[in-house]
Amino acid sequence: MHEALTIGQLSARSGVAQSALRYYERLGLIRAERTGGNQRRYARTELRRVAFIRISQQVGISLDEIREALDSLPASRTPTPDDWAAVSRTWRERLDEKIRLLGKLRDDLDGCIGCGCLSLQRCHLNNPGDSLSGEGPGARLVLPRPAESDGHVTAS
Amino acid sequence: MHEALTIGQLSARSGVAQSALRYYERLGLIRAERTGGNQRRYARTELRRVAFIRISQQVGISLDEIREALDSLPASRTPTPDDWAAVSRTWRERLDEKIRLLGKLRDDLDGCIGCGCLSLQRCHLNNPGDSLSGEGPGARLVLPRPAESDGHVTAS
DNA sequence: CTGAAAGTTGAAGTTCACTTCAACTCAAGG
DNA sequence: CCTTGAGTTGAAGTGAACTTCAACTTTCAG
Repeated sequence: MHEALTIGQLSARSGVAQSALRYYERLGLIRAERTGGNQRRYARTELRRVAFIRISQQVGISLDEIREALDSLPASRTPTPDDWAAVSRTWRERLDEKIRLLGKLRDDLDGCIGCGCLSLQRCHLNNPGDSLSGEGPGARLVLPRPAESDGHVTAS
Repeated sequence: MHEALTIGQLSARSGVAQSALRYYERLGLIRAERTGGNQRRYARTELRRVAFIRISQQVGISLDEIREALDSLPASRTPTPDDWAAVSRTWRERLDEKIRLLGKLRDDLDGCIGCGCLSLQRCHLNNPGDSLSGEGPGARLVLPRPAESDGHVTAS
């Protein structure tokens, strides 16, 4: 009972529902050995993966992208701290970007509250990042591109 | 043609798909007059609403919550800048909170990259906000509760 | 007046991230 | 051995936020 965790234990220790863990497995985000009776037994290192998954979701990254990132971990050996650090660093950039964006949004919103606009015609909140400089007549607003799924993370 | 916008015009000027605008209307987020032939005609002020909606989504607020906020605008008269400012101010708080949270996440992630942990046992990234101080044995991790939809905003 | 472009509707489909369910099987204490 | 709790599966359901479709109807420039 030292190395392998049951799904119940992994769920309890990770705070992630069993159904979600099975779902992650189906998506190839985590792996599990099986007992003779076909029950899942998780290596302790899977805890780390689950942690990474949830943290990444908080940053607003989709499971699909998370899977890609996890795929970049060495498959053969157990990932070292350095391996994890490498993966996390790219997340860090996204986090920075996200924070920067929210900060801008806040400042813009402040400006709009100040000027009472939100008028779309002039407020740069409606034209974020100046990315729509010349897109035909009339102002475009708010969301230039499809958007990013911001995670579904109601971490209250 | 000075006051009323067709759905095509509102869509073009707001960058929001027509189907999305109709959807917003169904949810009670925006309103439209109708022509004799039953076509929608939007008052210019609706542009402001749409802007507010998209901005709010970026902050990670659900359409349902946005609707509630919009409901707090005066129904009878056209909302003044002050009305908008009042609504925006509560958003500003959420923004601040969100930025604070992401900042913490980043710092935690930095710490974890530094120490190579993500080990769930000791890293406080796994125990965000210290909210799980005493929840049985073993560490809990990452996400205390289900999650918020941070906007699925595929505005193409 | 006419034809094309723009608009209307309800119903159904889509994606993401899960959860729920039913019907079983396994594991382990008494 | 037996019961009970934990685990298994595939299929279907959920909710948010839209999009797509088909079958029409309006609007408006020429």
